[in-house]
Amino acid sequence: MTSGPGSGNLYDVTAWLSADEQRAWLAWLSATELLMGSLDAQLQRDAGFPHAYYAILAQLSEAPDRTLRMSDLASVVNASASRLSHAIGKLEDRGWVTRAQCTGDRRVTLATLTDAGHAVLAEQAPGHVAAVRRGLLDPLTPEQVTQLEQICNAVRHGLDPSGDCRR
Amino acid sequence: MTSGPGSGNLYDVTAWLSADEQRAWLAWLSATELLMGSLDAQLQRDAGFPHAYYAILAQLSEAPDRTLRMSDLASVVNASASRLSHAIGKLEDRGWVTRAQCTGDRRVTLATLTDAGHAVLAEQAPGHVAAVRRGLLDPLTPEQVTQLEQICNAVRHGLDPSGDCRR
DNA sequence: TGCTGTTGGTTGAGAGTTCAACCAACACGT
DNA sequence: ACGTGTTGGTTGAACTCTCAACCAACAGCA
Repeated sequence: MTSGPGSGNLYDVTAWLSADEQRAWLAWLSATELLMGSLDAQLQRDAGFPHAYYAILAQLSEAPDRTLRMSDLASVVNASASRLSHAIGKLEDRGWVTRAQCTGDRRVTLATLTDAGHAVLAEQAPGHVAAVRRGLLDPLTPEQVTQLEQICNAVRHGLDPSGDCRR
Repeated sequence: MTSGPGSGNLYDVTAWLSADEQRAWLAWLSATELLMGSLDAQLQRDAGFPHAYYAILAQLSEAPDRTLRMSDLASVVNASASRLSHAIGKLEDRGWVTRAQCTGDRRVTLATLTDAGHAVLAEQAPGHVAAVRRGLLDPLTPEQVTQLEQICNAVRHGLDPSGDCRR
């Protein structure tokens, strides 16, 4: 709390964040990087694709007919239209997803999980869930799990008041 | 808790995570994606580089002589040696960082923040800190800020028991 | 000196993401 | 029918990151 803008401390933002706030922010930053890094590494190693692709497959697997409109899928996995389009292309190449035109609105593309895609997902799910448990849930007390949910929901609501990003 | 592997619910991992745990995990997932996405977007728009580069510049700015060994810098910003090497290359191209050989151990490369680099950082810091405040701290109560720090430290310790990843 | 293993760092290829530009299909007012 | 605007989605280039291979410099020891 000694310095202001221009005299150093430009990430060590003590001048603009309180000590408590700064510790929380830096802890969040490294915790998210470590956790997402470990989950991505686990999936990449065991399954050969990143976590974002797992999320796509998983959301499709739960949808009616294992099918979702591209735009709906994008909002559920919190991806841009472009990112999703590229990703679905790759998943299509591997035979895990198919694209189809919607008969009603011909602008719409429907993505459907294939049986092969579902099989891959079923194969990878246990290992992935175990990694989530080990990395996030196991180190926390039950009260902390509840606190975490509330904290994250507050953050989500602040950044996405419309609640467009379901899940 | 109705279904096991093979019968659906492969991301909606109700079979392997309790309802509380699943809600916390999904909330964490979308909160981190939204927050990091918004911070990256803010920096990309205002500064033309991603958050990872900001972290590098910021850590260098706080180091003695604005200089750090590549390996130390990598651990502080939680980056792989390769990622850091590529990133420093880009920052060097823009004239914000220079590389130098260490006289003692000639394997070691020292990265130094230039005046131009420091100026860019000083320029971008207020906007970035404001984005962190808006996205993470403002939506939380002071108690939640404390809880968040403890939660993230628990997660960090679980994934990085050695504590190599400082910050 | 010579051999071996380890550490610090770089490189290039491949994969994923972002951004901007683009196109087709709807919706609506004229 | 004709414009105009909007929505849903795709594409290609630029950029970042990851992984594996690689190299140079050190350390230890015969």
